[in-house]
Amino acid sequence: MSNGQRKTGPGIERKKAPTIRQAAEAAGVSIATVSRVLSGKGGVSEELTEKVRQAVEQLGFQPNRVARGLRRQTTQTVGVIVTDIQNPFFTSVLQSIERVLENEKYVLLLCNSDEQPSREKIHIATLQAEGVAGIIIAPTRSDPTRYQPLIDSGMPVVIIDREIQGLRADCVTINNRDASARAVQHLIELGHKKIGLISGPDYATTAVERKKGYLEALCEAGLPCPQSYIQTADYKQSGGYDAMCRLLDLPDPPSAVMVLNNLMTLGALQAVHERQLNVPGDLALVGFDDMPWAAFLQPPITVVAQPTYSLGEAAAQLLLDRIRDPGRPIFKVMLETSLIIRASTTGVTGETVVQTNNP
Amino acid sequence: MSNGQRKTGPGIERKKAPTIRQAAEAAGVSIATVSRVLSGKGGVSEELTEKVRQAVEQLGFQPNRVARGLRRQTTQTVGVIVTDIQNPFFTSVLQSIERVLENEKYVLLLCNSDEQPSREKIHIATLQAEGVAGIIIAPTRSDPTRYQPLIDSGMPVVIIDREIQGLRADCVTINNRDASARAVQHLIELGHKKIGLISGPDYATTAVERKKGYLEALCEAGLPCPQSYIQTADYKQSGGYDAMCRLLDLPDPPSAVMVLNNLMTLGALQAVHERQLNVPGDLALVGFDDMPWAAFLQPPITVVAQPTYSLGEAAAQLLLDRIRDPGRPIFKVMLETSLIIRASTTGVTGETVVQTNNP
DNA sequence: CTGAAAGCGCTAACAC
DNA sequence: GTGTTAGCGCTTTCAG
Repeated sequence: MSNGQRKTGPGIERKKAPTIRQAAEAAGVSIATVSRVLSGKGGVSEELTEKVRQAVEQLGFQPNRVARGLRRQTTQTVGVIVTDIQNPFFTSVLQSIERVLENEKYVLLLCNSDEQPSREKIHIATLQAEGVAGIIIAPTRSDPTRYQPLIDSGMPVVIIDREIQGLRADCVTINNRDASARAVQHLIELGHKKIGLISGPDYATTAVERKKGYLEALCEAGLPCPQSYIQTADYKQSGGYDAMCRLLDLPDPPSAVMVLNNLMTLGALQAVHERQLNVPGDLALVGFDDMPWAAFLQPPITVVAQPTYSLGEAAAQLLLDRIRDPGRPIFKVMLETSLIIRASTTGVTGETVVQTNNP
Repeated sequence: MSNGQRKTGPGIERKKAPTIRQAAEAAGVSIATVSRVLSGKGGVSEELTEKVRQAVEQLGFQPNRVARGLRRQTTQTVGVIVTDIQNPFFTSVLQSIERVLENEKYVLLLCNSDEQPSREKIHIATLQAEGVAGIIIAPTRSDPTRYQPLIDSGMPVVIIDREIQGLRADCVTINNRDASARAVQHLIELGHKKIGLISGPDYATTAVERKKGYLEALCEAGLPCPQSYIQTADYKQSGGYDAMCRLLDLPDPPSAVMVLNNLMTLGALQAVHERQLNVPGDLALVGFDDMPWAAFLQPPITVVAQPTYSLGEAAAQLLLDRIRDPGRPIFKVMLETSLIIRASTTGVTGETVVQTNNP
C-alpha cells in the first residue's frame, strides 16, 4: 500500500517497468556499466557488454526516456507546429520529417496552431517545458519578435513554409514568387489577358510572394491588373468560394484565375460548378499544391506542385544539424516547384510537368 | 566551463530556463509552496499564493514537464499511432483528438506505423519509454496478443478504426457492416444486379466487416456474387487502380462497384478515366470516406461518410476517463455512418444525405 | 575498464 | 499552512 496503488482494487495498478538498477543486478554489474553499454559509448569490456546485453534482453529493459531527458537536460523529441493539421500539404511534409527523425530515435510532438498566434504561443511554451531537442515551425505570423526569444533561449528552430524576414533561424521555403509568375506566364501564353487572383492572407508571406510573382508576370507581359481582379481570402475553402463568387460577379470578369492554395482551389471550384461554367472555356483555373485527386477533379486542375517531401526532409536535416552544432552558420534553403499542366487551363486530357527552376 | 558549454564558442550554450528553486527564492517561499500553487491543489494562504503568482509571472517560470513526469511517473503526453498519417481520415480524427486533449494540457506524440506491424511495435515501445499517460492506436493487425501485454502493463489504451476481437480495451469503431450493406442496397435500388467490390486487406477488420455487409445486402436481394466480382487490394491508390482494371477486364464486368476506402477510390477512378467510361451510365461507383473534394471529382462520388470528428472525440474522452479511473468497465463504442448520394450512382447533380442508423 | 555517488527539477510525504 | 527532504531513473564525473 506504500506505492501508487489505486483505490479501484488490486491488479489495476500500473506495472512498473524494469529499471536500470534491476538490469544491472541481473547482469551482475553496476548501473553505470549498463548505461554505458546502452548508450553505445564504448569503453566496456566485451565480456561485460555481453552480460549486459543478455540481461537487458531477458528483462525486456528499456531505458526510461523521461529520466534520461531530465538528466541530459534534453529529450529525444522534436516539436512540430503546423498551421493546419488537416491540410495535405502539411501531412505530406510531416511524413517526411518523421521519416528522417525516426532514424535518430526522435519522436514527434505534434501541435496544431490552426493559424492562431495565441495557440502557437502556448504550444511553443509547452514544447519548451517538454524539453524538446528542437522545434520545426510553420509560423502563423511573419513578425520575428514572436520567435526570436525562443531562438535566443538556445532552442534549435527551423522555420518552414512561410519566411520570417530578419529572424536568425534556419528555414526552408519554396520559391513562391517564381512559382506563381510561371503559372501566370502559362496562362498568358494560352492567350489570356484578363487574369484574376485569389490570394491568401497578408500575414502569410507565401501569399505575399505569390502575389508578387503574379503581378510581376502581368507587368512583364504589359497586361493590366484592375484592383478588383485581386481577391484576398483566408486560405480556407469557404474563403476561396466567396472570392471566386466576387470575381465572377464582376461586370467584366477574368477569363482565367489563379488560386493561391489547395483548399481555396476547392472552394473556387465549387463556385464554378454552381454556375455551371465551362472550364477552361469560360474560365481557366490554376491552383497551388498538387494532390492525389487533383487529376480527377472536374476538370483536372493545373497546379503549382510544391516539393513537400524534400521540404520536410530538408527541415528535419537542418534541425538535426543544428542540434548537433548550435554554432553552425544559419541556412536559408529555398526549393523550386513544378508546374503540372492539366485540362483546367488547356482543355486537353493528360498532364505535362514543367520544372520551374530553369528559365 | 563546468557546465555543458559547446566548443563552438561562448553565447551558443543553451540558456537555462528558471527552475522552481529560483521561483521560490524570488517569491520568498519554499519550493513546496510554489509547487502547490502551480499544481492548484490549494492549501496555500492567499498572501503567499499571490506572491508566488507574481514571482512566476515576473520570471516567466514554467514547470519543467520532464522533471514532473519523472517524479509523478506519468507525463502529460498521449501517444497516437496511425496507419497512414497522410490519409485524410486519420488527420481528421487526429484533429479532434488534439482538440479534446489540449484542454487537459496533454500534448500529442504522433507515430506513423505505415501499416507495418514492426514499426508499430517499435513505436509502442518508445511511447512506453516516454512514459505517456495513454495511447490511442489504429492497429495494424487484429491479433490481440500484440496489444494485450501493453494493456496488462497498466497502460491506458484506446483502439480506433479497426476492431480487435478479444482485446480487453476500450475501442471506438464504426458500424462498417451496416454502412456497406446500405451502400449496396442503394445500388440495388437503382436497379443494379451486377455489383463488384474492391475490398481491403484481410488483416483489416474494417475490410472484413464491410465485405460482410456487401455480401449480406446481395444475399438479401437474392443477387449472385461471382468470386471474380470481389477484388482484394491494399487500401492504397495503386491497389484500387489495379483492382478496378481487373474488374473491368472481366468478360462480364459489373455495372456498379463499391470501393472500401478513400485512396482506392481515387485509384479506381483513375482506371475509369483511362477507359473513358461514362459514370454512372457504364459503371456506377460508391466509395468510403467523404472528403472535401469528393463533391468536385469527375463525377461527384457517392460515399459512405464516417463520423471522423466524433470518432476522435470519443477516443480521446475514453482515454481520459481511463487514465482517471483505470478500473472502470471497458467501453466499446460503435458509431453510425451516413450515405452521401451523389452523381456517381444517380447521375444527378447535387447530393442527398441518408443517415444509416435508422432502418 | 569499472563502480560509487552526485545530481537533473520536480512532487509528495512528513514534520513542525 | 508552510518548509524540509527523500527520491523518481538516469548519465556522468570522479576515483580507483
